Amino acid sequence: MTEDRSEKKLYALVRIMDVPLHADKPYIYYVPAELEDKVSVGTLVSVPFGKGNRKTSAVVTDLVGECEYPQVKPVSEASADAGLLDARAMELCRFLCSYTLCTFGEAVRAVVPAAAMSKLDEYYEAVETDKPAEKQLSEKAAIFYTYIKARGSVPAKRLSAKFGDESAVLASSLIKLGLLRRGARVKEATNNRSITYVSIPAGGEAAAREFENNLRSPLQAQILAILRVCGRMTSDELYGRLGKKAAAQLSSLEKKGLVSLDRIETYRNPYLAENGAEGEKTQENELNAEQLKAYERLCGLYSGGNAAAALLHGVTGSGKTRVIKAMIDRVISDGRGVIMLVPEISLTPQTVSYFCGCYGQRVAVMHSSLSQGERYDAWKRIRRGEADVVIGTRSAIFAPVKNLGMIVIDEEQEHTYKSDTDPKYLAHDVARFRCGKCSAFMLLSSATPSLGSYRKAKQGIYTLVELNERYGGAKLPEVVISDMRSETAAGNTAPVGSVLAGELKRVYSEGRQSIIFLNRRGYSSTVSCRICGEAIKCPHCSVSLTYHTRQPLGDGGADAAQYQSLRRSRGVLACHYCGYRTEVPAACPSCGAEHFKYMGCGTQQAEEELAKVVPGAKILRMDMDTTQTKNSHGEILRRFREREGDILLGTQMVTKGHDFPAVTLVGVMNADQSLYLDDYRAEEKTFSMLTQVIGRAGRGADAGIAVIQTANPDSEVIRLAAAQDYKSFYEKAIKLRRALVFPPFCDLAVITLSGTDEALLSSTAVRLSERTKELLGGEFSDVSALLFGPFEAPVYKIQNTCRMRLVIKCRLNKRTRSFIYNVLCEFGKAAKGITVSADFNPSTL
DNA sequence: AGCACGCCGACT
DNA sequence: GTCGGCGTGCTC
Repeated sequence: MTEDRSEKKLYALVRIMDVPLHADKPYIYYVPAELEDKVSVGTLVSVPFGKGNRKTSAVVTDLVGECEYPQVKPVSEASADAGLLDARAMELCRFLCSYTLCTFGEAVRAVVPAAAMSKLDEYYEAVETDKPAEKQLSEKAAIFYTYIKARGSVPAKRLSAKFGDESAVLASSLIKLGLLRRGARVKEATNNRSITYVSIPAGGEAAAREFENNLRSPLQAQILAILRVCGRMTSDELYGRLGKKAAAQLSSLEKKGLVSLDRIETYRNPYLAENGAEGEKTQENELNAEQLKAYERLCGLYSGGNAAAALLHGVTGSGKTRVIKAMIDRVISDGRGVIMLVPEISLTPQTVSYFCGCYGQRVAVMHSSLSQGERYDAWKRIRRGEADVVIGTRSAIFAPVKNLGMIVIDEEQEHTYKSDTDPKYLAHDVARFRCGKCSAFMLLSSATPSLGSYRKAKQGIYTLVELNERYGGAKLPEVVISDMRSETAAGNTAPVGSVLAGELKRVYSEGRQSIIFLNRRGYSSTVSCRICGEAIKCPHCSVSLTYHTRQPLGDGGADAAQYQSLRRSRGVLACHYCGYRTEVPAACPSCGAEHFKYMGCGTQQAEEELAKVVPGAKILRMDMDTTQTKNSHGEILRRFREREGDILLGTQMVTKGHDFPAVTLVGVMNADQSLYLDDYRAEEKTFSMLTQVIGRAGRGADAGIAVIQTANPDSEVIRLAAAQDYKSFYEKAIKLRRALVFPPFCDLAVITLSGTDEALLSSTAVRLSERTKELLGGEFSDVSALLFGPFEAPVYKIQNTCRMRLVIKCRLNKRTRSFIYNVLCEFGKAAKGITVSADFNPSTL
């Protein structure tokens, strides 16, 4: 053989980060000799892509020695962080792609923190030339060219800031003339440890409102609208809602003095700093007999050495957390790592600080409101093996834990474990996959398991382990169902009924605390015209606006005219979907009448009502409006724990695993509200919520009582929740699901089409439905599926984007996924201005 | 997202 | 007979 080894070329198979689904496949590039030692499997590279050789980020998935493709191009650059994705991460990405039908790039972004990904900096540079091409340039192009030539090379970002939208067009025409060259540098991942808070400066209200009304830049107006509803928030939260394009608008608003930005340096691990001191309460860890038995069974399963799964079903207050803690101790004593998922960090501060206290430096906390830098730090600590206990929300399921031994999913029925942005995964599925790969143990835990998980347990797919007693001798609370219809019949229309009022007074006089749950924020949920009955709706979304007060209404005005004017002057109408806010109109937009009816009691109104019922009691309200700033959740809970409040009133946030020994009364206002949601899981959700909130009462030495206000006292769901009888509820609910063929007896694949052009949207939806039928009759005739729709999504319009849906009832497997994949690809490229996406078993219908 | 190719209408 | 519109499809 005469062939020199050095002449043998190396080729990289890559996946491009930002391509639509139908173009997401492996592409091959050759690796130039000078990059050979930087490029390995898992490396982030930059490659020329498309006709214009636009530089794009890509991940190397394979290295090969041969290439059939004739026009192969070279890899441009490689990131210094070789092995950004190790073999396991790569495997996870592949799994996510095939399981959720997302692109490889979307999977990579879910698995790797943004800060770990080097970004591509695009720049333009002037080409050395003696051609007199410059002379033929238009005036604009000449200025543009001179600007670049004077500086040698200029980042594309600076050009678009300076020359606006035209810069891209100018640049490409200059490239054609051979005067410019486009390039890209890999900017190495930065470790940004600051977090930016955005707010409207004091006194800036009026200016902001003025500007917003001019609506010159809709995005800027939106930023201001959101800030006015939410107060202070981090820039990341803002980008989460509006997209990163808001960054430029934000700095422009800052220049105008309409918002203020505070950059605050953050700790490397804020949870250690804040909660480390609480470690002292973690001493007594003796398990009682029942807990010990549960622990031993779980241990037996875990130490089998094979992947296994169990469902820990324990009544509220039975000490599931202690059993989990014992299991974690066991797993880490083997030198293996643990991931524990919780529904929402801010709602479960006790759980988080408990585990931080137990394991100190070994814990990494991961959740969505960490700054990019904090998240990156946590990720690095885990990857290096410095942290082997990870506690976090959904996305922590991807934590690069070494030698993974167990994944715990606490409150496993919570809908927060299903992602609703691409990749639309369910944490349980990822957990199962990872446990399978590492022979690890999967532990689901709940007082009210999802029907699907409980069924698997009954079938023996998971091992069912039960805890039936409250520990420490605490009794389940007595539950009173208060019939609001008879209250109304007796002439009492107040939102707080006589039973609940009586108990509140009694508990207050005894110096005990109460928790009141009302799943609706704002003051009144709808404002409708007294004459034509029309409710006032958001102009950008198809939902009614909610009335919020800026200051208490007191008696609300004695006569009708006073009532109307007080409500107008003291409150605003807000959209809970897009943040739109407006004054209460003087007259009904559809009939011109001047009087409105304010209906539905929200937390703001409940706060006033409770103050009337229990004079002197201090009420702490916890809902989206009072918890927008960082740590406000924790702050409210701390104040309640330290007895600075007598009544804790709030939305779902008050139902989660808090443990307040002095609480002896729990009240639920409007328990049926969630029963009539347009969702097949409405009863399951109601049962779970009621059971959890009832469980908050009587956790100390004294017996507790729960009062459930309902207009539907005969509802079996409410009755079973009152009795904390999960098993009966399960039997009843599962029968219904079986009869109607709903999950877990089938899967639901929901295809959503969205766009601003309504006519195009509905015609595309019809075409997609026709095509689906055609495929089911032809190429995919072996797939058994039931097609429903297309119909409008329950909230049809959000921020002027309309959405239509098709629901396909089927059994998810390789074949059905491939069927949906075909549909998605076909319509991904066919319809301009319409986005098509699929969600398997979505958390909300 | 951007660029090329191709098919149709308006023009020399 | 040619130029140029945009609709459609591909990107190694």
